[in-house]
Amino acid sequence: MKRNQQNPLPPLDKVYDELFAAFGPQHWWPGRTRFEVMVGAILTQNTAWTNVELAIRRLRREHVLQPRKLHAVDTATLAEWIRPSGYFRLKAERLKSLTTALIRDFDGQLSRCFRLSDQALRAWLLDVKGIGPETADSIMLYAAGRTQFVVDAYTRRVLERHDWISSGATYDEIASLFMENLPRDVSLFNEYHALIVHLGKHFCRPCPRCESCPLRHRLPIRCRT
DNA sequence: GACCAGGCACATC
DNA sequence: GATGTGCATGGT
Repeated sequence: MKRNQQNPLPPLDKVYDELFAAFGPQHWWPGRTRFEVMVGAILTQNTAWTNVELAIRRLRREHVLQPRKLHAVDTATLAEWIRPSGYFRLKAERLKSLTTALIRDFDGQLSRCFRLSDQALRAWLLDVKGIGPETADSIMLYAAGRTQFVVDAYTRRVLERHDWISSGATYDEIASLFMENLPRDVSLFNEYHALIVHLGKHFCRPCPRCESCPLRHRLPIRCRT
């Protein structure tokens, strides 16, 4: 892989240790069911999780957090129920395209869907309209328990600020960076992604707190301000 | 009132 | 292949 970055990539397991020591466990996505995690993965697209929680709470209250039950809800009604999560019309369509595919290919049974191999499951997810690489990988990792590293905007930002990747690095290149340099461990991937998000959210943004990034003694995160 | 958030599909060049 | 745009709410 072409990396072209300015700084050498540090041992990623050590970076994890530092982040875990600094922030502790993040308790990401314990999600009550696998389907709930899948729904959350779509609802959180470019959206703060606090907003997603409001929508999920409503779907729980309506008792529709099962593929067939969700599919039976009229799209306009569904959109109203998930309104707090933003892009609600778009996301209602995306949830419907997921349930449509689940019913078409697996009789609406997640147990059958998750019987697919890693490669086949990822391809199947990516084939659903409204599910892109990050959403697919979030579902792979957090719902299906596969060792698929999730790359998001924070991951890219943190790596770019440290000059560990070039600005043109693709999603799959970044994912491979982690997957080829870490033991294949679901709970490690799970926690690692959450820790990177925490780091990116609180320390790797244009604000004075950048100075206190826990990785600063290794390589400073460049602040835009 | 501006800015941001756990992206994606589609149009255009 | 790269870049731009629409989608929308709630918190800071």
